[in-house]
Amino acid sequence: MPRVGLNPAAVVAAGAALADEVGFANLTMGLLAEQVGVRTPSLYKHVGGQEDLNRRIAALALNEAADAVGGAIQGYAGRDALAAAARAFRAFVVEHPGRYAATIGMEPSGPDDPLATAGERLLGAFMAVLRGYEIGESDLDHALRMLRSLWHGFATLQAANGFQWSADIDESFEWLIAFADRGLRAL
Amino acid sequence: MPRVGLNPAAVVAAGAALADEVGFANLTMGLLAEQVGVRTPSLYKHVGGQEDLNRRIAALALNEAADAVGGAIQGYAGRDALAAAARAFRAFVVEHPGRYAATIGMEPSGPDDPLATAGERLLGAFMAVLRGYEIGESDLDHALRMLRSLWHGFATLQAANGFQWSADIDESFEWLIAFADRGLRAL
DNA sequence: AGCTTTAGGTAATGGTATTAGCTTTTAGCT
DNA sequence: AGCTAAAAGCTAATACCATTACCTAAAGCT
Repeated sequence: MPRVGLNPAAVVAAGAALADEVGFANLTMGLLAEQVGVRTPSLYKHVGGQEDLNRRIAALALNEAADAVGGAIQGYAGRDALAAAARAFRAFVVEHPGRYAATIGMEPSGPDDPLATAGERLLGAFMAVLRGYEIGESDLDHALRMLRSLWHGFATLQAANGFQWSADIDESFEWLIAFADRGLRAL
Repeated sequence: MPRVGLNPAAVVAAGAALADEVGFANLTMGLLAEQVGVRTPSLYKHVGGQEDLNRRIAALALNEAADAVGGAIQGYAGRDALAAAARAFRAFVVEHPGRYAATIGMEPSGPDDPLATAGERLLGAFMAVLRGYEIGESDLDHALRMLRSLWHGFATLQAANGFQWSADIDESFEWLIAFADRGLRAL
């Protein structure tokens, strides 16, 4: 039995990649084991089980999304930053639907859960966008939730093929960016 | 063995209620069978299986949501209609988190899938709201997608407890309604 | 070299969905 | 009313999945 040389990070990365490929709902321990060249029970040497694997994939996805959004807005402010953040976020969800699906409905178990940290990083990136607008303190939290709802809603609907008459999705997204920008500037 | 007198609609309704109670992820054929007072395999006389059950629950949820939103906007127009629709939609999701969760990521198999019809009904209710604003033809589809993304995103994030610092969610929602209203009027 | 740790394997358990085939109730027809 | 056939329910069996217990051998350390 030659050793494969796995570690938790490699297992989680392979799980995320597999989720993107076959869909998060179809990600199974057996399939992942086969993918990394090992028998199913051996995975338990690296992750606690399916639930733990899912949480780690979700945390990975949120961190990657935060990196993508945070990187995209570097050097931009105002509407440019908003557009860059929105596009980066949507691109991430479209390119990695499986791992992003892992984040839906996953709530952090505690304040030092890596999942919570990753989520806060993503929120921080969106918050940085809002700093480019002149928004009163009392509106900041609401505006942040608005952005999050809007991008999350659009991305998940698109990922689920929710827009049936599917023409012009890109155009709709750019329209959304302009709409949010006008609204934020009007505050 | 006294007959229970089940039928597909009753099974689906019980499944939706059970999903609301225990969470969609925990909805199992065995649990549903126990709930309706029958052994598990008997359910297959009424629904095709778990996948079919899930789709029917999703279609039921979308139809109910469409009824709720459509009913709420009767007699209102403009901002009042927008607020009524948004509140009705969110109330439905909050009161029926399990069955609404069934709709997430569920894509219609074809144009005459009952799921597609139900989705179109819900879209129609939102479209009725938009008719209360003076929106150019070219903006209508984009605006519809914006509303859908916004409410869907907010509802799913709240249902998933996605807003961790969870104070003032109601206030944020009212803020969102005002934000959308201002933006739509500015078109 | 010898020892300890650990990644990997096999075997077994429990839970789940699903199918096959049987039995009995019920509805429909005469 | 009585007969018949469809349908609703059941038990038994199968397959798959996650998980645990326990064993084996590879790798690292002294």
